Amino acid sequence: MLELEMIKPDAGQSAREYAYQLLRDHIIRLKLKPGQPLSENELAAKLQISRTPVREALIRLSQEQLLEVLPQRGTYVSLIDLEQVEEARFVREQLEPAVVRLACGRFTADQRIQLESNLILFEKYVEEKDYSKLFDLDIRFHEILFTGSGKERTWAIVHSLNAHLSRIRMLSLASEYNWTTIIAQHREVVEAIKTKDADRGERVMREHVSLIVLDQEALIRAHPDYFKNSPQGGDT
Amino acid sequence: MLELEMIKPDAGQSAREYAYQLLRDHIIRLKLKPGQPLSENELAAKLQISRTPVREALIRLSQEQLLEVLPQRGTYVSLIDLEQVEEARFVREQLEPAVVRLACGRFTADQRIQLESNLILFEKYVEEKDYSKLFDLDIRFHEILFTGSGKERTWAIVHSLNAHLSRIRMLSLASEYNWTTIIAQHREVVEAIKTKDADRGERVMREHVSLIVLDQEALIRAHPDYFKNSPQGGDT
DNA sequence: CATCACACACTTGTATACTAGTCATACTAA
DNA sequence: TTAGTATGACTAGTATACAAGTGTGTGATG
Repeated sequence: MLELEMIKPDAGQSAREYAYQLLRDHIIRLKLKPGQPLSENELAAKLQISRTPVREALIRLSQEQLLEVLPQRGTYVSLIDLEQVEEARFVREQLEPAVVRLACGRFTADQRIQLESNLILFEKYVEEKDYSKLFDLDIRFHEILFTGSGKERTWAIVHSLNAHLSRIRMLSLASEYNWTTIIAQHREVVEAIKTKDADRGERVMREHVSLIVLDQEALIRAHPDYFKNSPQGGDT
Repeated sequence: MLELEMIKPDAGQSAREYAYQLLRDHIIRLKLKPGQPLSENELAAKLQISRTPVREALIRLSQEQLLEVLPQRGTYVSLIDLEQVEEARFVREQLEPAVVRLACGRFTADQRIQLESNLILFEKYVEEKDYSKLFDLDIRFHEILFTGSGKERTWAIVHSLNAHLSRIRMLSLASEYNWTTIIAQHREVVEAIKTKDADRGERVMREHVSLIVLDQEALIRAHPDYFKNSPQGGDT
């Protein structure tokens, strides 16, 4: 019943971390469906580790709102919560332009090169239509901006919030995504950083983040049982 | 050796939640010193619960960067990390003004009353010099702004970040705090919300957040062993 | 046929036993 | 004396056993 794409744990990685990474990835990529029940015992058996590390991974995921743990009843993959999605967008809308502003002031040549090589890869995978890689590169672009500006912990927050956005993005057909617009905006951000034009960088990033939200109505219609508070998709 | 102010667990509260709340409170209030080693066994004995819930609480606290867990070596209360403090301030600087802007647009009469009664209590405790209550009320004021604007999850982020700021505030003598300025700013924020003057609200809140940072140099000199990367305070 | 009660098969929460790694200390040997 | 090594007392990580609560299905009973 429960199907997991098994991946060998990295060497030196704890069982807890292994379970966490694997489950998070499955949830974000919708290999585990919103609302789907999970069992600590079943997971432990599938991953061939004991309940303890599985359980610790589940607790962490529930803190990140990717799971809902109901004591003595069960654990479920969280339904997609549009409130949560909106708040993630809101937070990014505030943080990302501010970070770009910082980056305009302090990015070194090395750091700019990191961004530019990201752009080059981006163009390559757009041609190859490798949407999975594009998702990763998109995330990586923003990560470079944060870490390069000395805001590693802030990035951790944004990264965690992204989990909820990711599921929506995953739902929409990847091809719907206007990668051309995204890459153009990324390029303009890099341009702004190069010329140390903080105002421009901030403005472009603000526009960029606003693109996160796509046609949610259509997605809900297509997958009503994946969403919280939607007519068909009960609260499980 | 290890001293904890025991508090009875709330009814219906899980052992894990009990341990988490108690330890978090102790860390924030500096009853557990930065750098101090903790032992899962010892904590379990003191709290009269088993290692499992203690351990799960410790994991959560380490995710919030309040603890550092070194496998097979030990668990330590995190040293105060000024980078972390600065990032907390940075994030609040972006989020809080934006939330006030929202509040100016959508706060109801009821919600304004909540803010005003907060102000009244504030004035009362300023007179009584009850600094502990003032800390709580200050936090509560900001919480009202976030939750009233429908940003509960964003508040959860800010609240978590506050843990690091709190330790610094706790270090400084409470009386040093310029509560008069704080209350004046709070009052002006409420005024802005009343008159729906979003620009003013945003501006005041920005000034307000910038006050978070106080004279860190003096604090480091007084407690070098509490800080990360300070000459005396080793990385333990 | 409907309804209530109870047993049972689950669930997660907690306790405990065991594993494996770290570090300091004391002892041995050069 | 000193360097090297074994030993033992810690640590956190993992496995497993048990407790306590939930929901469902079944069967007796009206």
